[in-house]
Amino acid sequence: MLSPIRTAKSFEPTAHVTGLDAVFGMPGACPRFVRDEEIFGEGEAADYVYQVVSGAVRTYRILRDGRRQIDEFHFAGDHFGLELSDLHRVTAEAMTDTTVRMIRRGALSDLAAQRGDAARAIFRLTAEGLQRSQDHVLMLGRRSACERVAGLLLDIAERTHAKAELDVPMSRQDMADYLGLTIETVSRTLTSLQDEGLIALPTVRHVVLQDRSALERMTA
Amino acid sequence: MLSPIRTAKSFEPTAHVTGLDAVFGMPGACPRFVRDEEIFGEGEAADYVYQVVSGAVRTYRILRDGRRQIDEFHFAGDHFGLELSDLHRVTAEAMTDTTVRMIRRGALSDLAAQRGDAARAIFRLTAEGLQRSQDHVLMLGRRSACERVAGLLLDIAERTHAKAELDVPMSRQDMADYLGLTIETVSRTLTSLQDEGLIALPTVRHVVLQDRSALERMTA
DNA sequence: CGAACGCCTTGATCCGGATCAAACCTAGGG
DNA sequence: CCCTAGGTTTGATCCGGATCAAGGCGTTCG
Repeated sequence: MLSPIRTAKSFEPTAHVTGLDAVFGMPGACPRFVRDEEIFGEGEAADYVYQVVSGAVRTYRILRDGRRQIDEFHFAGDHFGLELSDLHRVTAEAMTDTTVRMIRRGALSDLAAQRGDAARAIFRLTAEGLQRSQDHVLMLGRRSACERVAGLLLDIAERTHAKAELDVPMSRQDMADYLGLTIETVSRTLTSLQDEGLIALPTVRHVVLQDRSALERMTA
Repeated sequence: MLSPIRTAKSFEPTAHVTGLDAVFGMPGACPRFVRDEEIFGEGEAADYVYQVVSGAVRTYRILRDGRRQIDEFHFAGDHFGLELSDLHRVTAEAMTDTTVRMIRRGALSDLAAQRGDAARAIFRLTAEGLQRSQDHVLMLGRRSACERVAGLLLDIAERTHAKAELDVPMSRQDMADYLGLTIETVSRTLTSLQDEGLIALPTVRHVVLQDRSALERMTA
């Protein structure tokens, strides 16, 4: 179930510029979610499309037996929740305290019908998601644990515009469920990257990229 | 490099109906490719979008060290080669003798600009690809070898409209590179499914689904 | 018809990552 | 400030699938 919209706060200007900014920029609800709060659930009506204003979001699916696969992490400026069908195929949760913008799906398709640039923007959004998903497939299908962890760190750095020091908004379990690994393997891999001097781990949720080119080399 | 267009044969009416049929149905080149022939290569200009008329196509990427990940299999009616950027991100090859229809990317975007239904059809195509890719992620991230193979067989059956007996157009290596496994594991898994009576393997490229519901149960 | 190549299956062994099990932080709450 | 609980790290062991290595087909071509 969709969590109730709590407050219509002004949003921080952290989001990327996209072709949909005209829409998402319109006055409207800017709900906030606390850490681990559900934004929407798998199987619910997909009435809205979302954009992260601040914070970070995970979208995931769960198998019958409880195995979880995180589909994607979404950072400030990223869109999520756009579906082909009327139902959400994944669950979305805030990873940290998060603010999002929402637009009615109907409004979006009206806009797409009226304006070619909006239609193109929607295509771009979807195609970007597809590219990311294809990269994810390559990662899960043909990369070792170490390559996956390195790839994730670089990806987070890029998408949060971090330089060397980065804030990791997700738990080890989140990383594991994104990378198709276990928490133990993620943890061990991080410490071994630290032992090799490629990264430093000042705290659990902070990583310093000490040898970025070595990490990039692993990303093959 | 794009293989030369060989013959403009009439196409077989095997393709699905989609919103782009008006476009793809227009008179135009219908090139044929023999088994294992390249249709386009990674990094080439993405000037065309394709639709499989008959046969089957694989799209894949290769890592520096030669590891290959098959991104997707495409069957009659399926579209492929639509890119966000100007360059193909994957290589496409015919898995069997294959006929495809082609449309210029420019023509497609012109059409999308003029007609809302065409824009919607392009969105649908991309979003379907995204859904398939997300399912692929779930498969690679959180499923066992046995579940992956069962899932692939059911997927092929569905997409080729096969009932119980199906034609597998791909080699064991193709299956392995799609499923993130090795040929040995694929082979062993198929024989163990056969030993359990879930499938029969009259020949290497033919599979009979003998207990479809049991296979579906594995797909969790 | 027979040879030979390419794919597939099967067997033996190995290893990366999973699982099981403690200990160890560290942020919150009293 | 200490206590507690969850998340994290680390250790020991296990196992599913990879790797290494032969054999079996079909299939094509001489």
